[in-house]
Parts: sequence; C-alpha cells; structure tokens
Amino acid sequence: MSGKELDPRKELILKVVTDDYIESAEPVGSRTIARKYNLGLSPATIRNEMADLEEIGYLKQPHVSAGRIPSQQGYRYYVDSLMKQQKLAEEELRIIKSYIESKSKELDALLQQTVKMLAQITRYPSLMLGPKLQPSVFKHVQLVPLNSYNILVLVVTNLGVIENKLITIDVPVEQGDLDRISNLLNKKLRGKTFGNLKSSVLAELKEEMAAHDDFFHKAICLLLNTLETRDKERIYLDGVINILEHPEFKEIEKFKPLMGMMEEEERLYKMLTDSSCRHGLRISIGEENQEEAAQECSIITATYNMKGRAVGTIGVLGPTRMDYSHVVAVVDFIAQYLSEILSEKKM
Amino acid sequence: MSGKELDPRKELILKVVTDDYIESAEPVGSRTIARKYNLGLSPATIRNEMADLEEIGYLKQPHVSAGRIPSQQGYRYYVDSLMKQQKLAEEELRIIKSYIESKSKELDALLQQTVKMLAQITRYPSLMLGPKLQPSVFKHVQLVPLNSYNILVLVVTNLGVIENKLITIDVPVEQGDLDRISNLLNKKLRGKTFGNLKSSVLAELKEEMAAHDDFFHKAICLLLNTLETRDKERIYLDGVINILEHPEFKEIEKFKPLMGMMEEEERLYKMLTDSSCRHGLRISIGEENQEEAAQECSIITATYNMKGRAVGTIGVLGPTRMDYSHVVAVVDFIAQYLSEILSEKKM
DNA sequence: GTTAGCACTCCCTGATGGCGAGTGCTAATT
DNA sequence: AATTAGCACTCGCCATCAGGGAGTGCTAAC
Repeated sequence: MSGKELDPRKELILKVVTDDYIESAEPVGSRTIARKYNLGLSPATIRNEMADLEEIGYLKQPHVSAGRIPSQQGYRYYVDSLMKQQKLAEEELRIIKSYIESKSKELDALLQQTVKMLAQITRYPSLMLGPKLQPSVFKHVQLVPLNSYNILVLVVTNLGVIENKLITIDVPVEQGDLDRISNLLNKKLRGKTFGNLKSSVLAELKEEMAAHDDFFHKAICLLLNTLETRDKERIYLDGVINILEHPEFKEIEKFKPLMGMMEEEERLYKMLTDSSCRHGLRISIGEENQEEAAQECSIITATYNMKGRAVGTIGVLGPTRMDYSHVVAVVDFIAQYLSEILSEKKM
Repeated sequence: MSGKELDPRKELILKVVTDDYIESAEPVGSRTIARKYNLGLSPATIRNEMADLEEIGYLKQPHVSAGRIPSQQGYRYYVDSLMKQQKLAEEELRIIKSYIESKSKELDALLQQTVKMLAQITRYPSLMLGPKLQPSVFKHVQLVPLNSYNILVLVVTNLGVIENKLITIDVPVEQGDLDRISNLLNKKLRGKTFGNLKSSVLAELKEEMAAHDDFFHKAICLLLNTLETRDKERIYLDGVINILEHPEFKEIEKFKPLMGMMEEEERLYKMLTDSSCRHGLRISIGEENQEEAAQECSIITATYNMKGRAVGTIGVLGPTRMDYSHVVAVVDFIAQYLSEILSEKKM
C-alpha cells in the first residue's frame, strides 16, 4: 500500500490537490479542481479518483463533507515523485549571495546572518547547526597567569579557533616557569597534526613530565582534556515568528509545544542531527520526525561542507503543508553556496 | 490627577481590585469584593468608591456592565504605594541559591542557568544582559601564525577573557620573528593597567615601532583596535513560552508583536538598558515602555554588580497584570545573590 | 470508463433569546 | 452625611436553531 506506483492520472490529481492545499490551506474539493485546473475531467471523475486515493492512504478528509487534504503518505509521495524541481528567481539568488558574501568576515556573524536570511526568504522558522570544525594542526599553546591561583590555558589550532580553560592551582607558580613550560610545549608540539599528537608526542611528553613538578602534570592533563572535549556546536535559530502566519497555528495551544521545543537547544540539536540520511538533503514529514512537538510539521535540512567534509546542517521548519519545492530549492542552494564560501576561507 | 494621595478606603479598594485581578485575570465587581474580602462594606458602597476611582483614572471598565480592572495609573499607584513587600519562601531561596552556586564554574553557563531559573520561578519570560566586563590589567599578548598569510592576535586580560582578531598580511613572516615581537610586547605590557597602557606605554611603543617593519606597525594598530572595540554584551532569554499561559495572549495576534521583539536582540537590549533609573530595581508598566510591542506588558529589571560596579541587568517580562510583588522579590534577590557570587569569582 | 443528477452530510454563519454578573441611581436607613 | 437596600438596565456569553454552501457518494445514463 505504500511503495506502489500510482497511475498517471492519480498522480496528477494527488499533485494538484497537494499544490492547491499548500497554497490555500483549505481542503480542496472536486469542483474546485475541475474549475481551477483544466484537466479535462469532470468533478465526478475527480471524486472517484480522490475516493481511490483516500482508500489507499494518500488523501484524507478532515470531515465527511469537506474536500481532501494530503495525508502524510501523500506528502511523502508528492515530495519523492511529483514535486517539480524549482529554480530560484534571479532576485532570490542575488539576495542570498549578497547576504552571505557581505558578511564573510566573522564566522559567527556570517552564520547568524545566513539563518536570518533563510527565514526571511522562506518565511518559515530556520535553524542551523554547526559548524563542527575539526582542527588538524596544532599551532600554539600558552599558559597565562591571571592571578596567583588561576592560570589560563590557551590552545590555538590552524582554524584560528581558540580553546581555553581555566585551571586553579594550589601553589603559586612564577611567570618565568610558565613561560618556560609554554616554550617547551610549543617546541614539541607546534606544527604537529592532532593525529600524531595524541598518540606519540603526548606519550613522550608524559614521560618527561614525570621529571617535572606537579603543576606541569596538571597542565598536560588539562591540555589533553581541552583537546578532547569539543564543545557542542552552536545552534542558530531565527524567524520563529513566521510560523504564526500559518493557520495551523492560529490556536495558541497548537503553537505551545513548538515554542517549548524551540527554547531547548538539546531538542533542536536532535532534530537537526536526526538519524536518517545524515548526508545532503533530507525531508522529514510529520510523524517521521522523532521530536514529538514537531509531528505536525515538516523539516527540510541540508548539510553544508568545508573542503568536502560535512561540518554542519541548515534547516527549515514548517507545517506539513509547507512549500516543499521552494524551500528545498532555497535550502539546497544556500547549503551549497555556504559550503563554497566556507571552503574558500583561509583556514 | 496623578500625584494625588488617595484616602485609605480608596487605597484599600484599589489594592483589593488589583490583587484580585492579578490573580484571576477577570474584571472584579463590587459583589465579589464584598463577599471575598471582609471589608465591612456593602457592594453599593464599594460601587461608589470604584466609580470614584474610575473617574480619577485608577480603574477602568472593559465594558459598561463588567467589573473594574486597574488602569496603567492604577498599577503604578499599586506598585509604588500599595503592594506589600513579599518575602521569598525558604523553598525558593533554596532553589535559587543552589542553581547559582552549582554552576559557578563557567560564567556563560552560570548566566544562562540563572535566566532559565528566573523564568521557571516566576513563570514569565526572563532576560538578562551582560555582564559588561571591564578588564583592567593586561596579561598577555600572543601572535600566532595560522598559515603564511594569516596571523591570529590574542590578547588576554585579567578577567581571563580573550580578545582575538585575525590579520592578513602580504608578506610572509617567520615564526621566529613573531615570537620575538610577542616577547617584546609582553615584556613591555605585562601587568600594566589599561589606563596606563593607552596613554603612555603605547605611545612609547609607537616610537619604537617606527624602527621596525611594516608588519609590526600593523600588529600594534590591531592591538589598539582590539582593545577599543568591545563587543556588545550578550543577551540571554528564556521562558518565552510562559507568557502563553496568560489569557491576555490567548489570541495569537496579541502574541505576535512580542515574539517579533524577542527575536531581535537590539530591541531587547534597548528595553533592558532603558533610560529611566539605570540603577537598581526598575518597574516599567504598559505604555511607560519605550518598546511598542511591550506596551501591554510590564517589565521588572534589576542591575547586578561585580565588586560594586553595575555590570548587567536581569529582568522579567509579563502582562501588565503580572504578579508584581512576587517578581520584584525574586528579581531583587537574584540580582543581589548573583552580584555576590560574581564578586567572589577570582578575577 | 465517464459524467450528470440527486440526496445527504456537515461545517459555518448569523440571528435569537435567556442567563448572569455587574452597574448606576434613588430612596430609605443609620 | 454616609451607607445601604432595591431595582431597572446593560451587555457579554452561551446555547440553540435555521439556512446556505461546499462537498461527497451513489446511481443511472451516456
């Protein structure tokens, strides 16, 4: 009942119903279809086809005397087989490009702007995860004393990302000692890739370490620690207000669960990293979503790359009756363009 | 008509009406008051008083055959003169303290947790600004080459805060040179306060600079730059969903403007730093707010300190019919307690 | 296989009327 | 003079009801 191919006329009807419902948000009836789209079919014929489509699960009726709307399965078929690939308008391309380019200085601002722009163009809430940067070359380590008992450990990688941790010590250490240790570490580590670093070099360091004092020990441990605990990637969210424009959320009670979800990074994170198809474009419709609050919504995500490696995800959330073809086009393009821009960054 | 003192009985009635309306969200009538609170007055007398209070602008009627609700002026009088100072329950004190203490490691996490907790306790959206840290002592500067053309400039202050900027150069510089320059800078600057630094020391450095190459010049400029451009303080926001529990936002259209506001940091920032009474506790009622979207809301804010200097603001947003006395108590206490904790931090 | 016709379903809207909570006013009471 | 009881009146709220409209399923004709 699910994997079946539909005959062309059923496909046509399903497509028309879905398109119309996406646009109007009203259940669509046979008469409307016959009048609005010239299919050369009478309302009665269309009714029969719609009854069939309902029986096999692609359409449903809100109530018996209403028109039809797509079921979740209907949307799935629409998305997989019927939806026509949309080309973005010149205007949109221009906006997207200028937005992303103009802000290409600060990474964080770039991403924030990108999500805002995505929300503006699609008119749906938009989110973004990442990027998860994997530093590969060690550049610098520095121990900076803030006061007698607190020392800041800075680690700089080739990405220009700084990891920092504060450590507290019991016995005061002198500036000179710290500089000496910093220098020693740098001499050993500078230019090493992290692959090497973890295995060989640090082992070597640990041996030497034994010869030194307790503080040195602590510093090394911390260094290791710092390198291992990678922060969770930040989540960017914008355009939440857009979802209120859609009649499915006219009732505040329908909106509450979504609002609750959007205030919890953890849940957004899960949604964006959801199992199925981690790679490239993904469309989750209704109950296909793990996240309960989003089961009357659909989510379209795409991963973006840096130098060929997927580093983050960008996505759009809307009612199941969302404008799939447009959003897919936008999300896809932005992900690609963002990948280009990021890969160009000298890192 | 506004600065007037009310006679005791009018005050009593205004207080009772306000208390009741805050609790019930329903216009309160004379009979209700007579029955619920034993004032020793008949409904008719109360009616007369309420009519008076309406005439001089402290109460209003949603429609002619409904009970009364406080006007903005009524709330103002209530807040200034009638509201009784509330003591927090042991339970609440305990929760607040444990929340703030348990997270006292990472500053950012501490603040985030604090706002979340504030939203949970008050059941209103809560926000926080800051803190605006003013570093005073220079600790360390480091030039780290990321690749041939990009150099990362790190500046560490006594607060353990790291400013970093990327600079791009035309001519490759060698590691050794960078180290030499870093060392030189550190020797000159370490331990200096920023007050000194800007005036005397840097002037001196600039002279020496002339003797050195172009890159050195660039580095100094950047250093100065870095020290001058302070980031805008971050805004924390949590518990937006809470506002949906209140009947004044049952209609989505009432909520939209607020949602729009809460997605724009700039507007939140303005609200939190609003002119009137920058110091200590502030209550803005309804149209007293500059921000248009919040003119059917009230905002209660308090500043918090670090070592005696106000560094940030914490606040709660609710309908004008909000539980002023409870929120005031909570906000006030949290601001004070947070100040304590922050001031203890070794910085 | 398609379509016209028809009876039927069910939502939506607007009108109607009673109920209840509340008011203002007046006259009686303290 | 202040307070209160009584009463007529207002108005939002709610349930009820009827009519209209959009849509369906079924049957019979094309």
